[in-house]
Amino acid sequence: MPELPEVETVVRGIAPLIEGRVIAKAQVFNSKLRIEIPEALAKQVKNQKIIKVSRKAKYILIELEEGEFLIIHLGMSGRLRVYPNSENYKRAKHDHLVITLNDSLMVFNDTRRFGLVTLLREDEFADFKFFKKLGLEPLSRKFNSVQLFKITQARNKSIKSVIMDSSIVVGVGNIYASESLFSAGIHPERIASDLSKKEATKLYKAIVDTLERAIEAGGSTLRDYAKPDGKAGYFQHQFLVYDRLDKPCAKCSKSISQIRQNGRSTYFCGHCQSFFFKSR
DNA sequence: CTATCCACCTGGCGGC
DNA sequence: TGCCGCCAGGTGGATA
Repeated sequence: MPELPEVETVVRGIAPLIEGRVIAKAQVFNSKLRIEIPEALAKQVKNQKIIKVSRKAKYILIELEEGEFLIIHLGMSGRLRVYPNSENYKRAKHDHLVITLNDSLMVFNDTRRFGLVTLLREDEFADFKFFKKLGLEPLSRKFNSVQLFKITQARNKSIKSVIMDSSIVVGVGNIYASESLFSAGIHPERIASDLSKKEATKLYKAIVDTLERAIEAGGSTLRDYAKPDGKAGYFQHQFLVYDRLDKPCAKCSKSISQIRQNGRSTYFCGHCQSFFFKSR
């Protein structure tokens, strides 16, 4: 999916276009996503003004005037696109939800249907299964080098799986995990509890820096993902290791390696990311 | 607690 | 051209 930078890009992209607008109509064309879109959703959002768009982990929250939140998760292949002029929209394959805002339109398209759309009141957040185990927001104050060191100290599993664990820290997916570990010079298979304080600090900085640079670039566009205006993000051009098997490392020009961890591809430089402890 | 595998689903790509 | 297996920004759940 869209990881944190892509979701943040979507939020920033749609906010100025839909905040303050009124939902004239909502149409559900296929409710069978990761969880079923509630049958009553279309009727419930109708005629409500959109107050604010925000992000929680990889979830997009669209606050409505009557206190409900339209919750959208993009899964692996979800897109949220706004057409400022609804005349320019023609329904396409996998357009599951279309929200009409008078003259403009917002469309949720999701090829693989791993995404999710639902409607919650704020008092229902705590009971919502997918919100229950969310860890720290990586771009918040609560996530810092002291915390990350505390976390790594307590985990006897690979550092990559730790930073990708959404119950620990949210938003770091498969791309940004590889990229952050490369930037920090840490081998993805290192056991988290073996990291030194210095390494944890370096990793903390690398994660924040990587996510922030990716947001600045409008996220990464590989296949399905696109910004709400339909244009591609640019961060994929700045990948240092992800999807760069056998290509030269930007630092040492040796070949980038690919391994599989927990069923996911991991890319790294075997030279720059030493498996062994280094205090530097 | 951890690793592993599975499920959900569609489609693009490379190989034969 | 066609079919087959593998792969893909996620993530909860079952199992050992």
